[in-house]
Amino acid sequence: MNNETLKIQKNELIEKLGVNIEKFHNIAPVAARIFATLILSEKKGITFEELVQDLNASKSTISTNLEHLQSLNKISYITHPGDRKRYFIIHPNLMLNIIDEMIEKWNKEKTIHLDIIDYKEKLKKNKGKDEPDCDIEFNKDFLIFLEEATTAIQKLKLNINKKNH
Amino acid sequence: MNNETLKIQKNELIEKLGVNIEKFHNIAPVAARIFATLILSEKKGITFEELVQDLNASKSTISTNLEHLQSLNKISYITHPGDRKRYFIIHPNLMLNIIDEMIEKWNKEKTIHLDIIDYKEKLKKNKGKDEPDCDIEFNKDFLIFLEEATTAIQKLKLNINKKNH
DNA sequence: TTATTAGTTCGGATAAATCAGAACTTAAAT
DNA sequence: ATTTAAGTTCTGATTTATCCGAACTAATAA
Repeated sequence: MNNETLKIQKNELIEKLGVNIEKFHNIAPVAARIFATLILSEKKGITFEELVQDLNASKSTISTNLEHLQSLNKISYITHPGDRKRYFIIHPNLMLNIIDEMIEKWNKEKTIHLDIIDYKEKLKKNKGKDEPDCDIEFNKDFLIFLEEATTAIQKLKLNINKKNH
Repeated sequence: MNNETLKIQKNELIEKLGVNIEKFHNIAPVAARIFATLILSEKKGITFEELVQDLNASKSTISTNLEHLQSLNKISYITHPGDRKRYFIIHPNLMLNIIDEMIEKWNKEKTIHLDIIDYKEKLKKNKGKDEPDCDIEFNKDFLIFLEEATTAIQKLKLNINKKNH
């Protein structure tokens, strides 16, 4: 197991991880490669310049995508006194952030389904019984699903918080 | 509360739901509108022709997107004897399918993180202790997160299955 | 004060996704 | 046998996403 073999294995992993991250986090290819590089990093933080060279991308692309990843709370950076460079790392709270994202997504979905149920109930009152059935049960079930999914993931969040403190 | 008001409210809801679904399920605008229309539907199934008219889209677009939504197990259709039309409905197992999708996604992510841990451990053995630290803990934590998230959602799936049988 | 480092911002080129139109198919009705 | 109904498939136009290059900025170093 020499260094060459390891380097090849690393590049294969970055590619594999990158493809997966594109879909998982729904981000652009270069953003996914940056994220994968940080996850696979052996060091505490990767610099802007290293990313430009490793990923064979332009400075502007790296800059834009680093900005994007930071705005999504996927990554952050640290600095060292007397060193102007930024050392990019995956966000220390990445797992919690992913969970929060999921909860937020589900909450939005919940409010919309409440609106739908409201609409369908109005419709039911307005129309006679001979009207084609308006399947309100699906929405109620979906709402319960979303609530249970949220509860389950909230529990997970609590456990993670417990471990960290 | 007359029919006009309800029609306006319905169109607003389809728009609101549609925007949300685009992001939630990561599908194209027209696909999301079809999905929203089926969810809001008062009837047991919407026909191809109704979708073409309601959504002001071409037959080819509706055809392609119906095909796509079916391949994703988001929708399905029913037929009535002596009636050539297909009546499209949201997939009866939509909730379970969404859960399965999440589990599959997380499982893929898990195998990759196992590969990463494997790679990092090889790296550790290969290099001396003076090398910059290789943060293997993150990957292990992430793996635990994914396993716990899967377990939580699996439990949810079991509950839904119980209710249905 | 000028050069260098470490980026950012803007405009546009290229690639990918989305949708429409027209021609086609297949089954049923006349 | 021909027409109609209910779609499908293929090609191409339009829109949107992604990325690059060049010019710029702000801080430090020489």
